[in-house]
Amino acid sequence: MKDKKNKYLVTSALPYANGHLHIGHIAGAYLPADIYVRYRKLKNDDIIFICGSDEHGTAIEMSAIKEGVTPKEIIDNYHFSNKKAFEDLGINFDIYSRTSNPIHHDTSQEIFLNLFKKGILIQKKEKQLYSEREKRFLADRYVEGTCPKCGYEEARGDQCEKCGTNLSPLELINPRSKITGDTPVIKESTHYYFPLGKYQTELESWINTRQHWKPNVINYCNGWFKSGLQDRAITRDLDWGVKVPLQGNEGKVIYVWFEAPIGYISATKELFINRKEPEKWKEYWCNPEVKLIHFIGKDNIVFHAIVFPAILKANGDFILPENIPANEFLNLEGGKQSKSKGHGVLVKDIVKEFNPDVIRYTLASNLPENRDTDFYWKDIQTKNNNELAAILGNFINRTVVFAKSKFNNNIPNRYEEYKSDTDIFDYLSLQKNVISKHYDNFRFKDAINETMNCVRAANKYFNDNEPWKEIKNNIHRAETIINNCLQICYSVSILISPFLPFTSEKILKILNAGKKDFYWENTGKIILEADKSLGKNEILFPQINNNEIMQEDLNTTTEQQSESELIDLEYFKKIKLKVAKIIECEKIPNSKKLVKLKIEIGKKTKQLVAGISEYYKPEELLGKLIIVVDNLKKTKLMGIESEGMLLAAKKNGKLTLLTVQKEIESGSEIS
RNA sequence: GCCGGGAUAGCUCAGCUGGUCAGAGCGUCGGAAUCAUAAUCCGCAGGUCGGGGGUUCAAGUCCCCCUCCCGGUACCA
Repeated sequence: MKDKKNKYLVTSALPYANGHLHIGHIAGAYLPADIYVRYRKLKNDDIIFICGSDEHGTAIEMSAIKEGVTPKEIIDNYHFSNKKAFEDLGINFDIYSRTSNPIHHDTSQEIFLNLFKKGILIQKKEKQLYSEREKRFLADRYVEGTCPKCGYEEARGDQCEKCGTNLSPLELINPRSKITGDTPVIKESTHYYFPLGKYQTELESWINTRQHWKPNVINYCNGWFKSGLQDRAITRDLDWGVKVPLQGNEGKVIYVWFEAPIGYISATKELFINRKEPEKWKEYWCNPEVKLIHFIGKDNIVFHAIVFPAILKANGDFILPENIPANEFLNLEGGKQSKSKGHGVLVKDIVKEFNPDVIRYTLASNLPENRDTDFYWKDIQTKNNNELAAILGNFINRTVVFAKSKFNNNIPNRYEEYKSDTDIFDYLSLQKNVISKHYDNFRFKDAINETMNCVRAANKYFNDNEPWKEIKNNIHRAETIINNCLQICYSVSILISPFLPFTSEKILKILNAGKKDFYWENTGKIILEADKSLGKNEILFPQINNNEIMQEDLNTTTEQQSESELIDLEYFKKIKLKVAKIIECEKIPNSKKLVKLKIEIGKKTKQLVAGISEYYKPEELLGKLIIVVDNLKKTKLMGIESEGMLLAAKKNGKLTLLTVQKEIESGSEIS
């Protein structure tokens, strides 16, 4: 049993170090991976679990510029925060590295150079927008201008959000940098492309050998094949990233989507350097016996199933993924979680409130394995109280309390005459195999459900054998029953440890048992010696009451106010609020709720378009004193210019204008 | 717009290549028990499988149309 059997190399998607992790990420790529790895370790497989922060790219550089800090500060912040979040949740990587490490730069450059030397990369010249003032090329998303199709003035360089047209930044009329607002010039730039198209046939036949993959992954790939793979630029004009290792390419970096997955390799190298076996990484990455498994969310499928394998193939020497069990998304209270919209439950926050195992269980028992699933705060409470406490916690507790009060906190004897009473152990041994099969097939929800069935059976065993009665009639039998229950506790501790690692440890402590026999195969076996004393008992899952849950619920359903959303006074002062008097007012024809207002702000007048005609008739607005934002950018609504915005309170279909409590001249400032 | 994926018991979810597939967990209800965090165990619950049409001896399971969600749409990472 001590022999290492299979070799696995497991990776979880590298989190982008530009935001905090939320529970959707955890349910997608990290928790399943951690469960899988823990399970394999219990089976004594040779497995390493790799992850790290993805720290390059435009978005991070732009965040740095916006916040007036260096990219390094941004990535340090999120790298360490996310690393800790993983630790708090018990996601146990063998290494959590980062792509800013030198070893990653070296590895990426090496692979890039190798492809270059093999003559695989293609150079293409292209015209791009360049900001003279910032001395940089502008990424498409960071250019805005007037849409050539619909005339919308704030279209982005990649797409017009108004009419939905896909754009190239060169098509924009009056393009300007989104960061500084200055006008860019067109400049030529040479980029290296990876000829993904050339690998299509090869990739297709490879994926055809992967019919055991989840259908969602295969479907997704087929979609890409159908529309045909295109060459992909793998360099960018950017400062922040892995430098292109060729002369004459100053100011260019390797595109993050090229280098980030290579992070899996560099992190593995780093792991074995730390372990003082610097060459050993090859025993994984260059060994066809090893099963490489990428855990990711569905948004990452194309890169892990198509782009990265193509790169690995092109480079040679490396193994390709054996499986990519991509998950769908976990929604929050029915709505999508998103970093940018601030709608999401951050790991760093939730671990402060709840037992990490309760979080793990809640997420794991509802993983988005086949489709998007929903997370509700209430689930935390329900799963804790009705499943973890009631079934699991209760079984451990009733057993241990019984031993403590009736047998002086010792493990009672098993008596020869009752040793044939082994149905429950047979069942556990059988279940062990059933559960294994589920894990092997990446069906974690089923695995967990079957595991809980074991605990249910344990409770049933306790109930059916009524030790509380037997202790009065037949002490030997009562002792044997409790001994059995304690043995079952040990088995349970093994079975739950992939998804409830902290609880598993606690149970061992309560049993006063070591890890010498802590292997999957020992499930259903008699491990604990009689007469040994037990440890200190502990309530594993205290009840979670309504208040605790309602508080969290409130925090998310009302707008979340994380520290990053707080503004300082200076920022607020930028908004010029003034009192204005409505001097003209008419409804805009054909609009549902727009009115055109002429307002007086002190000595000047302005035209406003406001969406209030469902609530106010034009004539009742005349002469009213209202509050307006005076320094808002002009915009056009239904072709009519609006030079500001009025303030109104709105809730549940009711709307009321803000006004002043006493008469005051228009143009008065508000502070 | 185009491509793809969803819509199954009160809730959250399983249902592979069409024929015990109408399921699980939780909740509800009834019963048993009282060692245990009022925790357990047993039993029950009748959901036109989003709507409509079609193929078939037979369809949540295949085809078409409709409604409602959600992703992707290739240089945002």
